[in-house]
Amino acid sequence: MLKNIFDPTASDALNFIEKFHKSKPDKTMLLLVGDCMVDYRGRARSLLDWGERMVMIKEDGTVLVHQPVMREPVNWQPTGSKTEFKINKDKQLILRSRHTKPPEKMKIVFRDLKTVMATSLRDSAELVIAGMETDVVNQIIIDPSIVEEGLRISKREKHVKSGLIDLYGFDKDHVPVVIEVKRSVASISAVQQLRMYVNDVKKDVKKADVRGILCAPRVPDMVKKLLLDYGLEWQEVERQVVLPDDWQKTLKDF
Amino acid sequence: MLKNIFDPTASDALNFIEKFHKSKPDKTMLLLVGDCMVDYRGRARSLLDWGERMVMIKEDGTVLVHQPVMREPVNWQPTGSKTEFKINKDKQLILRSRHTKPPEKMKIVFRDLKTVMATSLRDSAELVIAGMETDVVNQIIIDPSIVEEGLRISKREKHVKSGLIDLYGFDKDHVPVVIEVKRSVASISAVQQLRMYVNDVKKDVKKADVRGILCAPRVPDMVKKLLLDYGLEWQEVERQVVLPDDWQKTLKDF
DNA sequence: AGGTGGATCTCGCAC
DNA sequence: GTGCGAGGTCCACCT
Repeated sequence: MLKNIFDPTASDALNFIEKFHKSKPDKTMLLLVGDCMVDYRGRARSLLDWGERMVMIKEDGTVLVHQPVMREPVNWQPTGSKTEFKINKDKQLILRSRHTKPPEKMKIVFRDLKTVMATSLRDSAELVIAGMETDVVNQIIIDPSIVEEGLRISKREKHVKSGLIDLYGFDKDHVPVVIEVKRSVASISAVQQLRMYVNDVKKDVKKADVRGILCAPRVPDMVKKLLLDYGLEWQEVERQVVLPDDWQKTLKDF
Repeated sequence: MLKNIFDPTASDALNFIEKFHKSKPDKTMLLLVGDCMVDYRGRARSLLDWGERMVMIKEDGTVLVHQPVMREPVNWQPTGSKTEFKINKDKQLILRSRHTKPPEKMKIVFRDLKTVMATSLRDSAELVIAGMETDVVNQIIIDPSIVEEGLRISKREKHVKSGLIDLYGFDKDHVPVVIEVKRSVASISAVQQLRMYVNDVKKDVKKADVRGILCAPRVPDMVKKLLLDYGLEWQEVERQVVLPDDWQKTLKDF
């Protein structure tokens, strides 16, 4: 199902919406293209002056206001919002969307509409994605030499006072090694984390000689400096993505 | 300008796109609604099986694939991507989008199209927003007494070894004060951050007496306990939103 | 239900 | 250009 109306008056648009959207808003995506103004109050407050945008109302109550550029909607309402339409005294179409917890409301005034479209979309597919931190951890377990020659991993997710150590083991000289794995860019907080884990282990094993290695696809210079300050180490690791076998056929003709 | 075509064949759609979009993709937003499959390779990899979605191509090259629910696009291409259309041997419309730095490509195969729409949007307005962390920081600079009577702020964004201190100053007894501001709920990591900053300052000024105050709209009990453990303090601060005067008129009839 | 952390985060700003 | 932090982050997972 797909219906639409072009250059409607406010009342034409309202009729259209009541006919094709209001009875089953949870089964119909509504699209409005036109010149509008957006007013939002909730976790923050914002005002967006007149301009032509695309407004999308999804089946779960999500409202998105898209400008002609940028990936992010300039305004939006979260999943579960309730949206109503009215006509104001200036005969303009008004969209009001309300959300509870957190309380948020958005008002859109349209002073011109290019089109309104209603459609029902059937989509049960879920996104399959690959390339997570656990993969890197597994990779290191399978082949510890990608971190360091002679490294032996003895424990995964070792509990210590300050938290959970990703990988724990010993280097070629039997010195304990704490490894913290980050999926993307290593941050300063990762250093603090690693530092605490190393201190915890030092207390546990009653040895001053415990190494800490931060493994991430990228370690910024500032973080490297901080690691050096604390006598810690790092190893930049490639994030290699493994896909299920049955993807190969589909992907190869990409 | 707004053009569209309903239930087009792949070649109809391609003709339409070449006529209304290809000549000036940077001035035309293109919308495709139909049954498609999405294949993405770049920073990650993903495959999205057949389903009905709305595909939006913005004037800056952004591509968004929206399912019937959720705020986030299930797939997308960043600003600056180049998109091309073709027809494959099975007479299906193919969308290919490429991006460089980071290298990312997305392929969409349509096996059915409900509609294709092309429109040019004129929008020069920018969002005016209020209620950010910087506002709280400014608020404290303007009136430090909202944190504590007699407090004097001397520096904003003071660099120390572990990072960037939001606010630095001295209390009525000339004791150095480190202030970390959070715009919403204070977390454990905020405590660690503050703790590091206070330690850094202690070393810098060679004094053991340095105070640390965590300022946030809400400080959970667990975080308070942790702060007490470390001899740190907190101050719950109201996030007050200040709007430009000329907003008042617009907002009051919201 | 609330907290915690990751993200193809996105986006802006300072260096 | 790159790094860094904020976001009405969003969203899934966990307690």
